[in-house]
Amino acid sequence: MLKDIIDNNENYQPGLSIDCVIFGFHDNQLKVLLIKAHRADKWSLPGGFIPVDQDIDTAAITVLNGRTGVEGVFLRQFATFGKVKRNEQHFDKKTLEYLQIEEEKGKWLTRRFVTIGYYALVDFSKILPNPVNKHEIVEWIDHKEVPELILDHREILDKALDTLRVELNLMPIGYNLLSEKFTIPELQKLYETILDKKLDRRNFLRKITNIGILTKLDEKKSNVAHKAPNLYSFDKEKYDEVLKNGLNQGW
Amino acid sequence: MLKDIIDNNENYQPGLSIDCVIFGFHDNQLKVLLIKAHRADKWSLPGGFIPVDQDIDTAAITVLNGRTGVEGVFLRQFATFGKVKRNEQHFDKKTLEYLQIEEEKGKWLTRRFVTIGYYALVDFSKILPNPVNKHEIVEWIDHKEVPELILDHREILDKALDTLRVELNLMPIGYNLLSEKFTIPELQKLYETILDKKLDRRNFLRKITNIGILTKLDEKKSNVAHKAPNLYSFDKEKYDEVLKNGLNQGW
DNA sequence: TTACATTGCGTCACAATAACACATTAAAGG
DNA sequence: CCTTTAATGTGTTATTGTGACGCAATGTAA
Repeated sequence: MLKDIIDNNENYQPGLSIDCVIFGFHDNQLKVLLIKAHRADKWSLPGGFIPVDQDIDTAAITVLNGRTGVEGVFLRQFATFGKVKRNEQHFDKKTLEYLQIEEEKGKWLTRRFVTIGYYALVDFSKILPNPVNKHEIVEWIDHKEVPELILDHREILDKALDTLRVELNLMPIGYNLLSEKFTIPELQKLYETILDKKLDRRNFLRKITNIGILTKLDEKKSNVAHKAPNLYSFDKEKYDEVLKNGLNQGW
Repeated sequence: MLKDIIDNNENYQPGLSIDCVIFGFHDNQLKVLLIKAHRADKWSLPGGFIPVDQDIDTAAITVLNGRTGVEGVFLRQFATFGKVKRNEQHFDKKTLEYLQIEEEKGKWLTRRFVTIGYYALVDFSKILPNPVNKHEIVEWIDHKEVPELILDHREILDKALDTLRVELNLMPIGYNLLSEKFTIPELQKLYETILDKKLDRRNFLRKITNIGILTKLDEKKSNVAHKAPNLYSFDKEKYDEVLKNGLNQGW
């Protein structure tokens, strides 16, 4: 896969890559999709290169699609990372040999790279981590237990989470991360997990329903301990409207 | 200048550039610093390329510095633009000939480019547009009267302004755009201009002073018609604190 | 049947906000 | 020199939003 790209590297933007921070929500945990080559010792964000004949947004969708298999999800560019030394010493001679990349072509990889960061919000239940090949493990990892990552991927991940926290105050989030039907406590847990902060149940209910993007279903969650919570779904039309106009007007 | 870069293009990131949207405030107008080559018919954003041995943020500072001469101003990356056709047909044969760039080297310029957008906030009164060379006009232009721009620079400018509008709700703005001493009405005009919306005088005063970043000076503006308004300055320490923590907590 | 954790709904005090009234100031004009 | 005019400075009030709670309702488990 990588070798194919290197061997045809004239078809790709040189020194430019894409990295995706893919968020999912499960078991009250905010998960991040990470990959690890079997022979590698560190995990990394799923990433890819940019075909010269593809918009960068399209290339990002390709990356996301290749790892998760889902389409039409929330995907947004959040920052571009370009410190000089960010990928220094990433591909060593051994790795290039292992990948059967000839030395001359290897230079395409070892040069200084700038990477464009995208973050995605996906429905955990609809995704089965999709290993691109047998040399690679793909796994959902709780964002609080992310191990050491390659290069500056930790910084990229942190920035993505920061961005998500800010966006939470500007637009509704949840449509992309939860199943179609969900409960208010579930939605609240999502908010609490992203913000890393406890919220008051009753005030949350009031605020979230006042936005006017929720539809209360005539149905309760079953098989739960204690009182069964009501199920809700998003009113997609109003949701999109609020997404466009933003939540807080500020001034 | 451009020719120097092309002739030594191995020292620059290929297919990657930086464009700066430089904002200033003067005469109750939000101004943008634009440039135009004498022989060109369209204006453009000041931009530049990225030396392989420079962080992208550093390269952006270089661009800003080359056009305005000021240092230590507010500069922030806001988006990266990478549509496939964004710079198609930008450099035609004639232009390359005019610039005395040989055909082979010209390919470095005509290839598909991705550009990283930065926006800057500068004190208009401290800047004199600084033409890099005699082939180029540099001018402050009211953002409402920006003429047709090259490539997708209009899109970049719009996105920068959008970002600025959003940031206005997240952090204090003004320190970088106004003189050291200023009046509340001036600050309000700035906000109104950016937001393109009238604000209530009295409510604005209350909100802006409640933030706690302003110092009321024992001095009034002189030589003005009607009642002389009081002068204020920013309390830099508190300003920076609010900058870091944000204005609205949201949830 | 009871205990208990969790959900649903409501209350209250207080803060923030929008809309507006009125006094103050200083230049300009007769 | 006095009045007009167009700004600024300082309130006031009604409404809405927010944070911190109380309490009843629900459904499982002991």
